[in-house]
Amino acid sequence: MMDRDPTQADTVRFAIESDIFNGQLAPGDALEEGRLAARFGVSRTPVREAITQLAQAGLITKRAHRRAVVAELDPSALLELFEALSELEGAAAFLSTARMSPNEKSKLMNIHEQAATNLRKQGDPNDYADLGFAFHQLIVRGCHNKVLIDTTELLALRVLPYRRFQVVAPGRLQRNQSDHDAIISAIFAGDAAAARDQIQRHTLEQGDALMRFIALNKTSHADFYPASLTKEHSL
Amino acid sequence: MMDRDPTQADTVRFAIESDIFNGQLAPGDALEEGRLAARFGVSRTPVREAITQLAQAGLITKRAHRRAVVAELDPSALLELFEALSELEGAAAFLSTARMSPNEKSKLMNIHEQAATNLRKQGDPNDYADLGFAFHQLIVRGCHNKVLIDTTELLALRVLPYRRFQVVAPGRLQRNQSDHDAIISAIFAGDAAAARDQIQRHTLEQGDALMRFIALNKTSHADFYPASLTKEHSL
DNA sequence: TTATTACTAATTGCATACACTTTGTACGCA
DNA sequence: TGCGTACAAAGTGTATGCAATTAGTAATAA
Repeated sequence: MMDRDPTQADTVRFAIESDIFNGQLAPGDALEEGRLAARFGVSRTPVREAITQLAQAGLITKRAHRRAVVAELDPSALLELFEALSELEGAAAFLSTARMSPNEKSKLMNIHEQAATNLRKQGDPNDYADLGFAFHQLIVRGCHNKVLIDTTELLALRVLPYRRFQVVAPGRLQRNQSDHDAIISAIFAGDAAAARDQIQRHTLEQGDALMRFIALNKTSHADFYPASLTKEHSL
Repeated sequence: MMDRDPTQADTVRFAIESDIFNGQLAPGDALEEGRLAARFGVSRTPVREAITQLAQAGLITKRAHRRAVVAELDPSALLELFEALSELEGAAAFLSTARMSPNEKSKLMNIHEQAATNLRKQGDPNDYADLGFAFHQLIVRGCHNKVLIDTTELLALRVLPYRRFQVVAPGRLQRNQSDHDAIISAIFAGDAAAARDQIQRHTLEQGDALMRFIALNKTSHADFYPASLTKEHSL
C-alpha cells in the first residue's frame, strides 16, 4: 500500500503498530487522535488516516463517534482467528512443499536448528519465540503467492498483541519443537499433505493453549503486560 | 467496521464500491477526491477516508501524491488471487460440511435447484451468475467462523470487478452446474474432505478460465464493459 | 514529426477550525 | 445512599485553506 516516500500517515501507522506489538498499547486501550497527534508532532488528519487503516486491518476497533481502541479478542474470537490462521498456514505449507527453493529450505532448516540449540542450552525463551515466528513466516512465504502470504500474515498479526500471554508451561517448548520437527520433515520429504496437516494441527493447538490460558486468567490484561518487552518484531 | 449511524465516509465508501462492482468504475480508472466530493456533496475529508479504506481492502491502489485508481490485476495476480480464494473456500467448505444447520443446507439446495431450473429453461445468464455467487456465499458462511468468512469474502470481492469478463463459453454453465452438483453432494453426504477438494478445484478452474480469457484479450478494458450492467450485487 | 523541457494547472497531503456526539461529573430527587 | 438527570469537558466527524507534488500542455530542439 505505501511505497517509497512514506507519508506521515504511514509513519504514524507504523509507530502505532509497533506500540501494539510491543505492548505499550494493550488490547482495550483507547487511542485518542489528539494525544497521538501531539505525541507524533503532526495534526489529527494523518493520525486519523493511520487509525482508519489499522481498523481495516483488524488491529483496532472503531465505531462512529467513539474513540478507537486496540482490538480485544475474547476467547471465542481468538479461537476463530486461530482456526482460520491454521487453515491459511496449512494451505501455504501445502504449496510451499513444492515451491520452496533450495535456498529457502536451507534457511528454514537453519532457523529450526538454531531453535533446537536454544532449547538444548536453555537460551532466552524470547529468542526461541522469535525463531518460532520466523519458522512459520518462512514456510508461509515459501508458497510464493503474495495474496496468500499477505492474507496469512495479516491474521498472524492480529494474534501478536496476545503473544505475551504465551504460556511457558512445562514441556511446552519441547512439544513445539517436535511439532516443528514433523513439519520440516514433511516438507523435506515432499509430502505436501502431511505438511499441511502437521502445521494446521500445530497452529490450532497453539491457539487452543493460548485461548484456554486467557480464559482461565480473566484478570485485567494489564497484569500480564511486563514493562520490559523491548524486542521489536519484524513485520 | 461501521455500525449503525453510518458516517459520511461509510456512505461514500459504499457508493464507490457499488460503482466498482457495477462497472461504472473499471479497473485502472482514476479516482479524484475533488470530483467525488462534489458528486456526493461532501468535502474531500470523508472521501479520502473512504478511499483509504478501499485501498486497505485491496480494491483500490494508492500511492503517495498520486491519485488512487481502481485496482488492476494482471493475469498472474489474478491467478494468485484465485489460488488463495480456492484454499479459503476449500477450508470453509470443509468446516461447513459439519457445521451447516439443516436450514442453511436447505437454503443451499434451494439455490442450487433454482440454478438448475434457470439452466434448463435457458434463463438470464446474469441471474444464473447471481445464483452461483449466492451458492458460494452460503457455503462460505456455513462455516460459522467470522474471521474465515470475512477473509474469504474480502478476496472474493477483489475479483468481482472482473466478473463481467466471465466467458459464457459453450458448455461452461453446464460444467459449472455439475461442479456444484458434486460439491453439494459431498456436503450432504457429510464428506468434508470431498467438499473441500471439489470446491477448491472448481474455484481454481473458474479463475483459470477467467485469467486465460483476459490474457487472450489484452485490448483496452473498456471494450469489455457493456453499458448495461444494471444488476447490483449484494455484498 | 518525435522527443525533451519548462511551465502552468490540477491534485494530493496536511493543518486548522468548528459543530455535533459522547463521556465524565455534579447536582437533585427519591 | 443510590439513581437519574443536566450540565460541562472532551473527542470525533467534517469543512476549508494552503503548501508541496504531480499531471497536463505548450514551446523548443533534434
